[in-house]
Amino acid sequence: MMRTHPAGTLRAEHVGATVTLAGWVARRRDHGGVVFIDLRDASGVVQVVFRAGEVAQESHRLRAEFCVQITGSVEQRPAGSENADLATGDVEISATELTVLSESAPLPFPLDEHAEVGEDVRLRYRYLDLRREGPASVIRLRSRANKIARDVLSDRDFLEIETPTLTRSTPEGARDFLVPARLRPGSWYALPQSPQLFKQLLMVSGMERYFQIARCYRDEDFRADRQPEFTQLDIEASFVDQDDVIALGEAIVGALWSELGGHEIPTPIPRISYAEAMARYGSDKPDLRFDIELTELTEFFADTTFRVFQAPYVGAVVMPGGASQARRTLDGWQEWAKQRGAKGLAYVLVGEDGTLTGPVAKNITDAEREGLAKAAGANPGDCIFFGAGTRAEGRALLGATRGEIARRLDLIPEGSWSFVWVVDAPLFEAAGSTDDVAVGSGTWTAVHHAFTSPTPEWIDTFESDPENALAYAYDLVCNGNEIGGGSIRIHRRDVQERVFALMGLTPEQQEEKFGFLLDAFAYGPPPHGGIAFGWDRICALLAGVDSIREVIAFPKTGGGYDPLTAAPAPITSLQRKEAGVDAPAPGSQTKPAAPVKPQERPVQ
RNA sequence: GGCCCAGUGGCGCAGUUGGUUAGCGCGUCGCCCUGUCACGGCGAAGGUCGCGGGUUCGAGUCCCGUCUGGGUCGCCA
Repeated sequence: MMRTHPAGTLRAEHVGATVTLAGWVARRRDHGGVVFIDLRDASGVVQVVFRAGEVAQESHRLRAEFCVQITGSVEQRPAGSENADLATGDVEISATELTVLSESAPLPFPLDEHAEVGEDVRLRYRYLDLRREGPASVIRLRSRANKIARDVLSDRDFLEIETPTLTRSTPEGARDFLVPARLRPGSWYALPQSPQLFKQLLMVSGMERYFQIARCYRDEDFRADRQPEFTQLDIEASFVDQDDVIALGEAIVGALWSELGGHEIPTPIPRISYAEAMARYGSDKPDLRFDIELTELTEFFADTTFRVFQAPYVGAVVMPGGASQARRTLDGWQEWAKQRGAKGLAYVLVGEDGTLTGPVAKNITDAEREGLAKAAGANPGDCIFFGAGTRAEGRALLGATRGEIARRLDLIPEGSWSFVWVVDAPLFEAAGSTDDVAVGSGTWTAVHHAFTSPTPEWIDTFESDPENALAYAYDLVCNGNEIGGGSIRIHRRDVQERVFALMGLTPEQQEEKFGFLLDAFAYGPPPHGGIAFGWDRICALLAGVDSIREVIAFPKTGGGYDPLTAAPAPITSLQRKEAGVDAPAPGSQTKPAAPVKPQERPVQ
């Protein structure tokens, strides 16, 4: 046995005991005649004191992060030298034996709670970074989050099932990571963007309730909250409707925030329709921690002479007290808007006497000036910002402005939480507006993914009005972050084929890409639906960190690069040849062996 | 792919209008210290300023290019 106690658990009640500890030298204070060591292991820190004899002599060579084993007696600290900041601060270990288990080279950066260290160095030596209390506690929190989710789900008879990571492409709109298949030169696996199709197949298989803490892969550019590989808490259940899945989601999120966030989420979590979220907040993931809303002024400016406002959509958002902003600050808003790709950010200042000033005020009619403050909901002293253009552009700009106003005015209370379900999203969007690499080549593409069911009222008619057809889908939004999203799925083969067809997939393409799913739907598929939570983001929110890199043990940096292992790395020409990277695609029949068709089922 | 910011000893930063030996804190190394807890004292080593090119009598400081990192838009649940 290498140790008798975890270092951080020693208390006054242990005084008199002889203990053996193992851990790292977190800090040493060498006074010549007496040497103090803060000994750290996973449980915490305890002070070790070396006072006399050979052990004391030996202790002088200890340095930061030496890995040591120490035997000694637990003693009450001398009166007046207790350390109230330390859980173990009433006691200390008087060392009688010291074994250096391994030495440490001088550190590349200080493992000091107080030290600011650049992220690139931390990640290059992530194994050292994680010896620090802060970064380590985040990883520990994530483990607890995993357990909480598993407990909630297994209490409800969900099965944890692993699905393949070497698979066919399961298109969700992102680029796939590809892996060459040595045994089938010219053929490639795709790493899953999500376990979507497999979990649906598990529903066909009668598992009824599935979950998985699933690694997913998407080959897209980076953000603070995006990594090329990331984790979803992926859930699917049979014989459920939207309310069932939402209730389950609330149980999970409620347990997480209650146990890890110190916050009881009021349930039911409010729901808002996608259309309402866009109209009132200019976002499909509105941050409801502050109550600024957009107002639409398209009607108000219907006959305007001001060119900029002769647009399909004109909206406004009010910045309380914003009229007193300096000209330079207002110019700063223009820059801010331009960086977001807008042409600018029109504004009007409402004077204390109600007079409107600012460049836009001169360009609108007397009548418009008269009614504007009221129409926009502005009071004297406020600043009205405008967004004009297409409905989508205008609202996107104003939605972002709304958030920026809240940040600048510090309207978001520290430690506050807002949760909301966004429901009734459109099923399709015009494909032309995006450069989608996803499914099909039609005019329409799925907003969520191709397996999302239309709402019951649209299921027979979505082709007649794709733009307005609603998806049987729900997104959970926390503080302006989408933390989960799901839907009731299509389980009828005919409906799935109609959706594929609307997205421009020919029957041949459907068969080639999704034949296995359509085949499965031939055998009594149950109605089913589910949800996936962005696990990295949820953990980051609970941990109070800005980047999901913090909640990942070994994250990648910008270009998909792992600063620790230096992956990705070149391969040898032999590896290249063996892997079949350059092999030509085999004949057109790349489809996996199809199951026997119903009508061909052999008679036994 | 676009835009913005950053890149100075191991770490974090400073470096004025371009001007003699590039500073500071922490760390490291050596010596000293029996009660500290982000111990303390004395001393020392360590950088040519991401890389390449240019302007200039002279560049960390200006210009161009490039690489890396961070943020953001595009893209992406």
